[in-house]
Amino acid sequence: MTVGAISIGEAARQSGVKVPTIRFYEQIGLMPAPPRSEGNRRQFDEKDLSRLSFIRHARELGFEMDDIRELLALTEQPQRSCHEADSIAARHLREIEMRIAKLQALSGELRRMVEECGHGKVCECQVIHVLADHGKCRSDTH
Amino acid sequence: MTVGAISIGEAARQSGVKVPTIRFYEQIGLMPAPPRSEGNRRQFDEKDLSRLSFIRHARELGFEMDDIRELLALTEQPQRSCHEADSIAARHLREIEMRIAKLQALSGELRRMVEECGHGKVCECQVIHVLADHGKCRSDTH
DNA sequence: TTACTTCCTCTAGCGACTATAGGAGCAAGC
DNA sequence: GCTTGCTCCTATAGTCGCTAGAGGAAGTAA
Repeated sequence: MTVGAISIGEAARQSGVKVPTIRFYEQIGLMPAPPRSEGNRRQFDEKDLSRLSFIRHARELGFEMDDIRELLALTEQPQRSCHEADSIAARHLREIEMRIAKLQALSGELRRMVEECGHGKVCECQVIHVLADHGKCRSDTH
Repeated sequence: MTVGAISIGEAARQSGVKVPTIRFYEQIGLMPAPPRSEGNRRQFDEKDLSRLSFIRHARELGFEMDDIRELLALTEQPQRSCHEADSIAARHLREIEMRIAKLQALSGELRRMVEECGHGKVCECQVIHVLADHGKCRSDTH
């Protein structure tokens, strides 16, 4: 075996991206197809590990694949202005803040629903009634 | 045509659930298969409309299909204790609150990332650097 | 009759994986 | 050398909750 070549299992362990997911990323072109050993095994290097970690971290932060594709392309051109990376992140931040606002409205509605439930029979249940009738909701966010 | 029968288009308009989605719900057994007209068109009634609205509202509140299935089953047994409906809603509320907490940690990280970006070149960009290195994150939530 | 809309079924696609089947390669122990 | 057991390979199908499209039939208004 070539010295220093990293197997897919090892790459998975070090990057935190699962083995089938790494193959999937290769398939959709998010990862380059690595060279193969004589026995047809993928041989990754340190650069691949960095890329995988970058992808994993960005996914954990909720970036979508298209955003990640763009961000990865930017890392390959370190001399360019980071304006684009910045605006992708800023846009993503706005989206997340909107999702938070929406979820907070929902959780308020749910909490009210659960608290007002008298724990009696289904036919008197506030949870069921609110679900059946949007008019019983306080917020307009859904 | 039978008087009072509601077409799928009308049902969609009144319930806010799209036509293909209604058919999809029938297919997966979330909606009962309605009777058909001579020309093979679905004929819905008021009960179907309520059920569709219930589903739509629950989906908007972020309930999953399995939860909705259970909640719908409960509405059919109005004399039972609402304990189950209550616990489904309470569990869902906890899940949403966890999602909110997680998103807030992420938005904090993103905001820091964007604010610390010096708007220079990619090679100095904080956005790119943080993504490449999880160690630069402040929270452990991801 | 013609034109238009609504409806029908069936199939495939989305995103981002995950799971399964059926093999082949490889290292260690006997 | 042989067996055991692990990792790896490809290819396909499934997940969730829809959505889109093809290709055709039925209903409606002028």
